[in-house]
Amino acid sequence: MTATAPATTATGAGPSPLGWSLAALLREWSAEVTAACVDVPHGGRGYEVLSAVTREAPPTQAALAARLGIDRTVMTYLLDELVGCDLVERRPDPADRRARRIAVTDHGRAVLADLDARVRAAEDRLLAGLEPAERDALRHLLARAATGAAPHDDRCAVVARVVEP
Amino acid sequence: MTATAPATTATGAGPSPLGWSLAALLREWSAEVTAACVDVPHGGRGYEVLSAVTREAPPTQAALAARLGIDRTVMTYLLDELVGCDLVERRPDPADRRARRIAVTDHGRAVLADLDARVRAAEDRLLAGLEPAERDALRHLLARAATGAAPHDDRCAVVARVVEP
DNA sequence: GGGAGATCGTCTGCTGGACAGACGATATCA
DNA sequence: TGATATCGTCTGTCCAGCAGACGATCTCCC
Repeated sequence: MTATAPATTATGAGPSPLGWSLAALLREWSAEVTAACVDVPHGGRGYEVLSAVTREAPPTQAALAARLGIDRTVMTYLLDELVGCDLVERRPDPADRRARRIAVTDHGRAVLADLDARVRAAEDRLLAGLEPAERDALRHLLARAATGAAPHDDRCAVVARVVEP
Repeated sequence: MTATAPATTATGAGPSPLGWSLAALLREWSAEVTAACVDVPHGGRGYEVLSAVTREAPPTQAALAARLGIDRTVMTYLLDELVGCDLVERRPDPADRRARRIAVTDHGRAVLADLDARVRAAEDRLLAGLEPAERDALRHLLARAATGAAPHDDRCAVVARVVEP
């Protein structure tokens, strides 16, 4: 019923299994969230797009894709479906007619609120082994670590500038 | 140069972006480790297999695959290559002639020690934004969270029993 | 103003990996 | 002994992801 963390002390020198922990936890997270988002196109990934669009308002579709680590060609048909379900919409960018600004619809906002609650519940289940204070600590440390990790892509900096005011 | 964590406070109710943090961090980890393991078959994944085999001695190939979240058919040719490079070897299990016990070779152990050092360095680079104490805290919390997360696969329990002396 | 080069979003193939299914060999249990 | 399950392997299929090209547009420099 319970997985065991790799025995890092067996050989002494082994790095505490950061990769394994991240992969295992993300795997579980993905399963939980996919189950919670069955009615959203592309499941958990669709939720993440919807969430990013709503909370960050990335300037371009490419910036959105870069932030989520999704290929831009994938983002195209992924958004196609979200648009088809009236969750987001593509608006022409008045400043750049090549670009499209992705905006949430009212319906999308409502759906996201519902999904947020479900995802939050799923995450609490996922972290059931930790005390509430530890969960918060983990979330914060993770966010900071991920934020500090070099993203290899300067377009993220654009997002940062837009989001931060 | 620096990514920004999604603005969770923008709408107030958004769950702190656990999924995004995990995905982003794992993405970076993967890139770093892949770069550090260019000379190992299948890169970072080969490293994880080698590491798991060495430190956990999973009873069967299937258990190893389950633990790492790899399909058993994939594990076959993945091990094929590791065997071909004399990093691990398949030994017939005396207790079950269907099964094969995967064991590190001396060469594999030496290679792993070298890789561990490189991976450790890569991880330190990855977590450069955190204080040393925070890094340890993150590692421990992650390991505990991943360990506590239900693995949906009872074969992991077998591993647990075998590993825990 | 006009041309060169870069960028945005889209579309088209291709390819590698993931997965289902079947198989022989073996273990387990009735 | 026979029925059923498991282990590792192999085969075939399928799909997500990636490279590349494209028209439209922006930006910069001449």
